[in-house]
This record gives sequence, C-alpha cells and structure tokens, in this order.
Amino acid sequence: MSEQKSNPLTIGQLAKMASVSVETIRFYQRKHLIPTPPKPYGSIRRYSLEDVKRVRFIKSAQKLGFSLAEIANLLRLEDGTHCAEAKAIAESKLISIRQKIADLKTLEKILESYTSNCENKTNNTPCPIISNLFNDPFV
Amino acid sequence: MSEQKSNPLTIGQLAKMASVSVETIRFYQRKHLIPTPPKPYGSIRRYSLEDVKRVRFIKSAQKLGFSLAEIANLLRLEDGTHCAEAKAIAESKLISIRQKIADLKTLEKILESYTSNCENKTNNTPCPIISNLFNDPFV
DNA sequence: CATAACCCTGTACCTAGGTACGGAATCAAG
DNA sequence: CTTGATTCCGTACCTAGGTACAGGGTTATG
Repeated sequence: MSEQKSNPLTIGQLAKMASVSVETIRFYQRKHLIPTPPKPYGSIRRYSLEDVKRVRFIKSAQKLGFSLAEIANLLRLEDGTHCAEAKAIAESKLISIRQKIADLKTLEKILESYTSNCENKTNNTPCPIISNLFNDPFV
Repeated sequence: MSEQKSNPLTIGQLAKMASVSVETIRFYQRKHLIPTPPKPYGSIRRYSLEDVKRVRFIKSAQKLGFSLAEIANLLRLEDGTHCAEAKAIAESKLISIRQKIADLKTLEKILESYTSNCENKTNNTPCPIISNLFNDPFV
C-alpha cells in the first residue's frame, strides 16, 4: 500500500511526454538505451520523469547526428563526472561533421558545373549532365 | 558461327572492369538498373563495354549523392535528348545538398559551443556536454 | 461487472544497398 | 576427360532505426 510517487507513469504516458511512440520506447529498452523497470507481480511497469529526460536526451543527440551506438556511450557518462570522455566523443563527431560538410561542398561544385553546362548547350548536342556522368571524370 | 564482338565479356570481367563485385552486378540487374542480356541456350550471359560504362555511371552518380532510385531516373534519360529533365533532377539534388550543408553547419555550431564550455568548467561541476543534452535546448 | 483502452511479449516487417551462400550448370586448361 | 574456376539462380542475411502486428493480461470507466 505504500505510494510509488517516484514512478508514476505508464509506458504510454512516458512515450507521449517524450514525443515518441510506445514501440520506440520498447525498442530503446531492447537496445539498453533506457532501463526496463521491474514489473510488479501481476501488474504493469511504471516509469519516472527521469526516464522522460533520458528519452529526450536520446532524441536531442540524434538531432546532433549521433548514432544510437554513440548515444549509448554518452549515456554511460550520465553522471557528468567524465567530462573528458564526453568531450572526446563530441570532438570526434565534430570532425566527422566537418568532413561531411567538405564532401558535400565538393559535390555541390561538381553538380553546379554540370548543370551550368546545360546553359551553353546547343541544340542536338547530348545532355552535359548525362555525358559527364557517363564519361566518369571523378572516379 | 558469326562472331559476337559486341558482347565479349563474362559477368566476372564486367564486374572487374567496373570495380564492383559480381553480386553487385546481379543486384543492379534485379533492380533493373542494368539490363540482363539474353542467355544463349545452354550457355552463359555476355556483356558489352556499354555495360561497363553503365555500371560506372551508377557508381559516379552515387558518389554525387544520388540514390539508386534517382539514378534509375537518370538512366532513363540515357540517350541525352532529355536535357531539361536531367537538369531538373540535378538541380533538386543540388538544393537538397545545400540544405544538408546548412543543417550540418548548425550542428557544428551547437557542438562547438557545447565542447567549448568544457574549457571554462570548474572542478566538480557537471559536464556541460551531458547537461546540455539532458536539458534539451533545441528540441 | 462489462467493456474499452491500454500494456506485455515475441516476432515479423520495412528501407537502402548491398553481401553471402548452396547446389547445379558451364567453361577453360591441361 | 578431368579438374578447378566461373556462372546461374534463388534465397537468406546484414546494418540502422525503427514500425506493426497477434494474442494474451491488466486497468480504468460507467
């Protein structure tokens, strides 16, 4: 009969508060990204506001480009006492983000040059985009 | 007994010349990205140098960020007479590339600010990266 | 107490872009 | 003619990040 004030939420309420689906909660449990609270005999599992924060953490980190595997590593640092490790993870992510930006800029330049050749194209010459790709200048 | 000069290659030679695996050739055939030449009775399929160019085209376009579905559309324009359509496909890809660059730059700024807060962190304060993510400033 | 709404567990399915494999047929070399 | 390498065909498997059931049990509402 003692009140369980610390774990008041059903999985549906947790999902709604964290703006994900119930299935996503269960998926994260299977991946050990969030704990699976004990199930009282003949009853259902209950969740806390800490769990809501944890799911939101996952969604925030995903928006920053972290994979679930990387997020699992960050969550192991949850107590905040391993700042150097967290920083190392964030900085390697920063490096890969910068690399992606550079790669995309290269692609942008190539595509720009292909499409601009369409302008000075005269009638009955082949399409520069297609012929550039077929003639394979950057493999 | 007429010579089949136009289709001299086995699938293994095609794969090697296009720098992909035999399995990848078959996968592209299943996806109708490249044709499956007829199989002479009791013999094996033969491929041409045109097929090599076509596979290389696919690989080049992939490096430019096109999906196989988009590449299938480009390949339908292979004769080079549909320049306007090819240009439209390339330009919409250019727009999505620019959007990705912008998104990544936003992430870069956020991550930079998180990691730089680690510098001015005093002992026994929680890690700014973790606490920023837990406190969810950009959901 | 009836009934709807929700929860639990396990499993299957989805996209994208392939990779891997088993068993039979064919080809190339000696 | 034998042996080893390729080819063929169908099917299964892989990663990532979920989504979608089916067939139960539980809970909340009137």
